[in-house]
Amino acid sequence: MADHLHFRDAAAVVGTSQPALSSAVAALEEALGTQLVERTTRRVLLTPAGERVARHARRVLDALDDLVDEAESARRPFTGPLHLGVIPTVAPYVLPTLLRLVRDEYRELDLYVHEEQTHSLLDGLAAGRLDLLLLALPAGVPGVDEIPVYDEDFTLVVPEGHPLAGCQGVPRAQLRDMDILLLDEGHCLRDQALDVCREVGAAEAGATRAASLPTLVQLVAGGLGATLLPETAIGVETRPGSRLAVARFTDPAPYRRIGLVLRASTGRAAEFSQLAESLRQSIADLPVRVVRG
Amino acid sequence: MADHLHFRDAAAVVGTSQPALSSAVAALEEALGTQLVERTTRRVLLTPAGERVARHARRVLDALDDLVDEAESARRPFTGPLHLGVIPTVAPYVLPTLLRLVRDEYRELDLYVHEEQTHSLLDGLAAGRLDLLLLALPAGVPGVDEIPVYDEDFTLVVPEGHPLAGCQGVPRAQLRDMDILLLDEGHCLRDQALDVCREVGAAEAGATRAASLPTLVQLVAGGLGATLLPETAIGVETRPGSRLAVARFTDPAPYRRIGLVLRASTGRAAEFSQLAESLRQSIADLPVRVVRG
DNA sequence: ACGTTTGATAGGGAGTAGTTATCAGTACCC
DNA sequence: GGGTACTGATAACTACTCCCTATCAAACGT
Repeated sequence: MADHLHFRDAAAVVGTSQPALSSAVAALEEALGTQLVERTTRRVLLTPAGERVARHARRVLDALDDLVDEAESARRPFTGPLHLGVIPTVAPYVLPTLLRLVRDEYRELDLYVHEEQTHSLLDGLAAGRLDLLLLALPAGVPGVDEIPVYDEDFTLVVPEGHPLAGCQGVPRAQLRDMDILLLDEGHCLRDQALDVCREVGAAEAGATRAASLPTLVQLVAGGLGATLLPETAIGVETRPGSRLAVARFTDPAPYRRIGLVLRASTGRAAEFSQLAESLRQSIADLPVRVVRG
Repeated sequence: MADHLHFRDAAAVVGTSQPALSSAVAALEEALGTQLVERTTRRVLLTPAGERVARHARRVLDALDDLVDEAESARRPFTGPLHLGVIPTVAPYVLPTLLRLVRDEYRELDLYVHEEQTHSLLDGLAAGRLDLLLLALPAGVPGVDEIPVYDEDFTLVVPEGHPLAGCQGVPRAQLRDMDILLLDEGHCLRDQALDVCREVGAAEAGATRAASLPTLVQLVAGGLGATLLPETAIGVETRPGSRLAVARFTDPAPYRRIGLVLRASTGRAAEFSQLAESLRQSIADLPVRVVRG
């Protein structure tokens, strides 16, 4: 309208009829309480107020276009921010792979990694602070969906020179005769190891608990006892010179399942499923068993 | 909605019902093709896309507020731009008064003065380039309204020492015996003076025409003839030392009517009428007869 | 297991907004 | 000067949208 200064032409451009536009402009003037256009049967002019309103209207429309563009781009999956929560006993060993994956295949994904314990992650997921979690399954809370990614065995870690060092077929019952060191309360790995111990009637060694896996292995290296580590941690934590040795359990070894957790209501389920599959393919070099479905 | 994360609360704030808001959000999502909020029967969360859309929506609303504010301020008369066209034979003598008036009483008025000849002003008015004109009435074109402001007599200007110098009752017929100098074509003052001359059968002196009033009086001072000047110009153009003298015509003297001209469709008629009245009061010190209505 | 609270859905009614047809005024052209 | 064509406004009618009340189904907390 402001461009054409002609009701019929402008109406045609907008795809409506001249009376409709006419009354629309009249309604706008009524609403604003200001005359916007000067009408003659021969000429249409914008009043100064009309000029300014038209300028502002263009700004409004621009902002609307931006909004639509934003929505348009948001419709593409694997773009925009993704807040991923990862438990501390998984993060150090899987993140390198995951970050490389995102960098190579999901360039437009803004990945924010939050390393917290399971309960905190689940709270964050429910509150909307986090979008996706990578932790040990099952999460055991309602309202979430789980996508398994891989299983990893637990491995026995002992001090260098320990009788079991390098042993490939340790029966779980052997744990009863050992001092088992565990992580602090709150780490799910602690509970998982405890489960294994309880299963065979083994007990935690005294009150010594570690705040992190590196600390834990230091305790083991110091000869205070043995511990259970997930396979993915072995390569990093028991490197040569660490004064540690590993021992495998008899098949089937105890294991934990690691997977993605998302809100059941998320609407990005398909996207996350695909992400899970990409992750499975990326961790082929880790000592884990990929799990689908 | 983005603020409350709760359909019922948000609906209450907006002043509508929960189903209405629910379907509105659904419709928006449909239109944008993107999920904006995650709904649980227990919790409402914005998706990343929803966050961004909400941010953009706020910008849209801000722009709309600006628009409304703009209209609001535009509703106040005597604010914003006013493009005033003035003829050259009026501008130098009335503008000082007018500008002082605007500066003192209409501080928020952005006055732009355009000094052009009548036909150009009328074109500009019709085209919307100008909002208001100050010129000699009648304009003689359709579609415009006229507001008379004042009448000013024509005064005879002669060289110093001329037989009529200082004479207070010169009959118009006297013009027949004089060399009358006039402005260039296009100046309405030329036509007005010509009318006076024709009335009594007087003729223009040769081909000598001036482009401006100052030039014209220089010609008179140089002894090339006499001319007719509007009263408002006398004080400025025939100051002491200008080697000019004036003579008044017998009552009733020839005169011209000066007034405002606006588009009949303008919608600012009331504003301009008030401006005219202010102008009338401001020019009390000029040698004119104020005219109302 | 039950009650409360949440968002979604169904159905009906009112108001808006669009359509076509027509009017009235103006400029242009012969 | 008169006719013509084109302008925006108006009228009457229609259709649709939007909103409301009432109700439902699911999920959390007790």
